[in-house]
Amino acid sequence: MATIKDIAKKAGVSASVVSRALNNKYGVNEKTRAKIIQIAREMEYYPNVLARSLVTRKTETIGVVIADISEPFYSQIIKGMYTVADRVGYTLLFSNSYESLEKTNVLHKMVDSERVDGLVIIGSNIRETDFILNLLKERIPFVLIERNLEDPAVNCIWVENKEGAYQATNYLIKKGHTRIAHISGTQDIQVAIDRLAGYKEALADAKIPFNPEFVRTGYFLHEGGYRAAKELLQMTPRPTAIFAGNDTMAYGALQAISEFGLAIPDEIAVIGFDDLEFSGLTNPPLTTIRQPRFEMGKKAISILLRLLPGEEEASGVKAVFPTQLVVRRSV
Amino acid sequence: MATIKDIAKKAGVSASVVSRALNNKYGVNEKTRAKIIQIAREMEYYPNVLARSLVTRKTETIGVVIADISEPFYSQIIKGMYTVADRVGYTLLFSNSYESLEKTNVLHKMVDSERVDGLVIIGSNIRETDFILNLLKERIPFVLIERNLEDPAVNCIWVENKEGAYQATNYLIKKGHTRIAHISGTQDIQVAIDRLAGYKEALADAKIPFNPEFVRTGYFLHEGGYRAAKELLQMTPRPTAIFAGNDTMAYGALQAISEFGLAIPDEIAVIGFDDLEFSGLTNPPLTTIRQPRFEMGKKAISILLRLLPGEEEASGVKAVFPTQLVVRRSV
DNA sequence: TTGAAAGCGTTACCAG
DNA sequence: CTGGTAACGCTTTCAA
Repeated sequence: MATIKDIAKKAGVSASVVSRALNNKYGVNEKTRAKIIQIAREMEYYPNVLARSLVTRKTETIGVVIADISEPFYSQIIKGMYTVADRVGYTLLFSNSYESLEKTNVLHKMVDSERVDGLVIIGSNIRETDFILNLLKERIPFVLIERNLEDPAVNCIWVENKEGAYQATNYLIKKGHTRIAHISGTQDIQVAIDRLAGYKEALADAKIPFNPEFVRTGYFLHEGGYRAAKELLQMTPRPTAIFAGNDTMAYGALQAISEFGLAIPDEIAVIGFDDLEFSGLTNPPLTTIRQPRFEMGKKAISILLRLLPGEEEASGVKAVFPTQLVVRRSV
Repeated sequence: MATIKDIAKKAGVSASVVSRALNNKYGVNEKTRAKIIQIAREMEYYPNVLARSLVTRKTETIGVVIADISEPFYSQIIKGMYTVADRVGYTLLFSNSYESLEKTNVLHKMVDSERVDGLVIIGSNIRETDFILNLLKERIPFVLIERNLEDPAVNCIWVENKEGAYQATNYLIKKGHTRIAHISGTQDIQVAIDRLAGYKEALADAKIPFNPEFVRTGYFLHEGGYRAAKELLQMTPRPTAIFAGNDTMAYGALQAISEFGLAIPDEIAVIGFDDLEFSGLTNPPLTTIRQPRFEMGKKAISILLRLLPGEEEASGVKAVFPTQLVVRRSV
């Protein structure tokens, strides 16, 4: 592996000149620079990023903290993040937190060990608020996705969950449904709380009494949605429509309903939330609320990139994306 | 950020002793060691991995080269890789090659710049063979997934594609089908070639004449499967069964068939390959050939970990996994 | 425009 | 068992 010294020797100059030449800095004779660049190419020189980062204190790497990188929900967010990061030569480093942020040593592994310049945190739950606020104190640049923290200094990206849920429920109401159930996510996640709130509000606005029995938790999981739907189907009178808090749970509901032998949407309607890639392929294709995940991913990196120079931003960016009703055939 | 020197000063010893103490090396008085560890904890010391890697020449990071990290096919492989890597404290660094390996600067970005100790390469195509063989010359530890290179020195992990395809086709034959079509992947990928071969062999063994018209390329894409199926459906006589080269294309075929108004499996049967998470949820649930993707991911990292100490392995590991027929309701 | 020297934080070698 | 010194490859500062 060729180093800067090798090039310096061959070019008959000092290492400092080589460094400046290769980094397009001022104060290098154009001829010398050209010669150095030429030699570097010949020797197939690539800078050792470790050595560079050690002195510059910048890694050009962004840490991404995520519950589970293999969840289909995240795929478009990830793609969006790469789109922006690749363009500016930044690297993304993932940390699957699986359980909670506290338990994982993400901070030490990524930040304290100086591997990343900043963090994107996706989908934290409300018990992790202290952890996040602490990041602020430590002056670590970071942005949150799927979360809106009150603190004005925190950069947040999220969708209008309450409005989207309202939209979904209202669509069901417009279609004539009054016995509308909701399969919710775990209530320690802001997103789940907001969607439940939107559901309730739509009901209230339509003067449909809220029936707590019609709300079941599906933990944002396929299996959970399946089980919740099963319970719902056994009630009398049973709901004629289900608003699932995300598509994954809606898939489970679809499955439960089909096993139960009911026709969708004639006997029972289902609407989801997210619009995963697969939702156009379910049986029947799932009507749902789309979130612009790709755009959210792009936005996260854009914001972070602006933060990285280190100048304290007076206040954080709050980027709220609108949701969109995607009509298919399950309602 | 506390450094080793800060600790040394506080403990009244030299930096070298601190380093040894913290790395559990021999030659440190137990009392001194305990004291140092205590102080390190108090000061919330975390080693700067860049500085460490610079001298040890090891990053404890594995580069993963993959076409598109957000493809659902890869999710379980990735999860498997993390399972093993996390256990030993290794980091995974992804590079989406999107197009071809040559075009991407993966080698320079990851290897030449000394960011990774080794590479896992997933799903390369046959035009990239030279590139891969070159890795061998450069003595870069690497393992291939979804590829079987003849060269005995290359570590390869793959499934029995030909056998799996044979199994799929044969299952169709057993069910009484004789007009069996195949939607294949692009033929510059070994996997696609092997599956086509398995299909042909099953046909031959059953003395069913091979009809080239019954083979269409779907490029391993959903849209491609959809289009290929449409063409197939317009033939007379049309096939009574389709073996899709992967599940994604099978989804497209399912969609095309349902739009065409044919009943599955009564009027036309469909079988896929891969067994993606979603395949139990299609309409009807997709009969397919499972590959143990999670296990393959685990295996890749295990092999690489054994390679990393640097001792030349006499010969590469060839890990072939069996496929398994998953019977659902599309056949 | 150039170069010598210092330094980033760590580990490794060698003497004591 | 301990500590001083050099080294990893690079950037940066300061003088020439």
